Amino acid sequence: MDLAEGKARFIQSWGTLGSHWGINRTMAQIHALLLIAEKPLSAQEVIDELDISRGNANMNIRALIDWGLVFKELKPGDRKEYFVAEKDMWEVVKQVIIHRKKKELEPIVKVLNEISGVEGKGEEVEEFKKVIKDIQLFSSKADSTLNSLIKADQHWFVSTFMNMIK
Amino acid sequence: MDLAEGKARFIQSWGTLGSHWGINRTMAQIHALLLIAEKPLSAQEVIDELDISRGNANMNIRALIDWGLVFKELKPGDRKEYFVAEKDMWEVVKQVIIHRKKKELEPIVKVLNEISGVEGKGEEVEEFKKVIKDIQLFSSKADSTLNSLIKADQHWFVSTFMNMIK
DNA sequence: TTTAAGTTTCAATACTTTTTGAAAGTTAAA
DNA sequence: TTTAACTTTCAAAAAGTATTGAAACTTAAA
Repeated sequence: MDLAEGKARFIQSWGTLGSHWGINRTMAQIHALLLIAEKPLSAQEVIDELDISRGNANMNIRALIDWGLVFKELKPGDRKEYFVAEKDMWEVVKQVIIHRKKKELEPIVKVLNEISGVEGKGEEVEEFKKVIKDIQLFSSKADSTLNSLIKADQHWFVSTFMNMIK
Repeated sequence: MDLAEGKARFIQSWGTLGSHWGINRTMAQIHALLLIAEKPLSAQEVIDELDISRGNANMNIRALIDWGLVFKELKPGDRKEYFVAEKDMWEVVKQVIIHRKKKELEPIVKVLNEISGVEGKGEEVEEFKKVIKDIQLFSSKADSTLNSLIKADQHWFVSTFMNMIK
């Protein structure tokens, strides 16, 4: 396998991975391209490399910047914007956790709080409340755990989890 | 809020949550319905409650069984199959981790192993290999961590993570 | 056997999400 | 100012995913 093929395979796979993580294929591919680029790339270079439209490239670069996975870089004397990827995987994962927690966990916690106040009495209501309470408990634990992870640094993360492996 | 409304809201929200987790909306809604059902439900009851087609119900119930999130239950003297949900959230999360790890992490690890063998010399190749190696390292750590989590029981999980929260 | 209750499959359809491309907007230099 | 390089927006089209419903299949009891 030569370099060009390796790069193409990586971009392709990263795209597939991203689509499982709330990052659409193009967005993940742009991130992959920037990860393995030796220098900051302009929007035009991204468009040419991935063969996508200008609109698509622009939208997804903005989204990546929003997620904190890509940074804008300006070169003196050049009007173009250049882009570089966050290359520290632990930072990447943390950013993804932050976004997904907000989009996924927080809404369900909110709903659980609301419905745990359902009115009425009887076996059926009690049973329902019990199920909801269990899930609520689990969700708030998950939420705290993720908050800790987000605050933690990589060294801490690695050493804690490495201890788990016998 | 009364019981019926609470149940409807829960089913709806669980469906939305699922769709972020590789579980499609209907699949997650069936799981939610079974979670809060006081008794095992037949396919027909699922169809009626959620107002979905027989084919859709069947496909998604099979998928839930496949994922280990729902179990088949047979009543003596009754040809219908009845279904109950796994209600232990920790078990649910573990099953989801197992499936998603297989679908998401393992393919990228495989690709990384392949492309880390790219041929050629020069600055560019070395730089590429370095980036890939970093991601490889991170991925295998993530893989081990998830394996440990899958083997761990809930008590262990909760106590370990609770310690993280100051 | 035959029947009927129940389950599974799958091509067609509906729905959702992503992508395009052209037009509008912005801004630094001439 | 005006120009031109570059960025952003957004409606329409394409691509991808989920759902339906009818037909085929399975199986236990009559």
